[in-house]
Amino acid sequence: MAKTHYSRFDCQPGCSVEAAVSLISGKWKCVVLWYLLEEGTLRFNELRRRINTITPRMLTHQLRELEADGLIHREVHAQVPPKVEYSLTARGRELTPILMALKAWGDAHIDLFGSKGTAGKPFTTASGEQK
Amino acid sequence: MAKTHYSRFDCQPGCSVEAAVSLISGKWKCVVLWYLLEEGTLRFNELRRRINTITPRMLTHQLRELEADGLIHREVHAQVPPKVEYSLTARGRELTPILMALKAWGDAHIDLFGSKGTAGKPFTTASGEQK
DNA sequence: CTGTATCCTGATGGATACTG
DNA sequence: CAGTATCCATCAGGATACAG
Repeated sequence: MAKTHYSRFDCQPGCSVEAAVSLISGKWKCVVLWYLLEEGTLRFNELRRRINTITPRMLTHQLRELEADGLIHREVHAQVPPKVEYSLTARGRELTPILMALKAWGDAHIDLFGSKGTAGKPFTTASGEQK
Repeated sequence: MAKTHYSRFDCQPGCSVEAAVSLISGKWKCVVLWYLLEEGTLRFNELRRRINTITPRMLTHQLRELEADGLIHREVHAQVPPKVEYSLTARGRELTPILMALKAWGDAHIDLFGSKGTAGKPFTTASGEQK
């Protein structure tokens, strides 16, 4: 059951914080979570096209970890051609305040990162997302 | 100034989120931030004793990264023996809501991590911390 | 007291090509 | 369409010893 790849937490103050951080600290995880939060359900190649610089290997890998950590749901439709849909679990959706807080902080201090405007998308609180 | 070790953010949705995450995703960073948030100012060995399984090399490393990212302040007192004090910057203190949100989520879903109770310290909102 | 210097291992992330 | 298979570079993190 979802043993996290991140090996150990020493259960000091900040333990559960580190545990939570470790679940979203993969290279593409935030982006994936963000898209799923915004768009609800996406197929493998839909995600791939949206991220576009990600390799299939990495996308698979990140998706599998997110799934193992109980943050996303993977639904395979038995048909030809294959159809696999990804969506957030309830647990994953509960990350929303964290992602928002992170984005708020990141946007406020974006100067630290060498002027990379984030440009568009202020995150529309995902249309009909609050199940 | 403060070029982050994490090489690149593709500035897609989730970009600033990833940027923010990368600043706190070091192995001991959350713990360090947490202690500084709780206790205000700590010396090198005070942090070391509190974390206790951390090696001096790692502590130095994490502290330097946090400093480079503008989250903590390092104050050297020119005296013998040396005295170096670490504290949060305003920017670092602004991480509080994030850390709290992460802890809340982590505590709520702690079962995912293989039953590690977090035990004590529910984080007392740091005694006199709100400068 | 507050660190550095070396050396080392495993995990992370990526390029490229191939498959049911 | 939705992935696997290989191979490879880099880096985060740690053990141990030493230093100003």
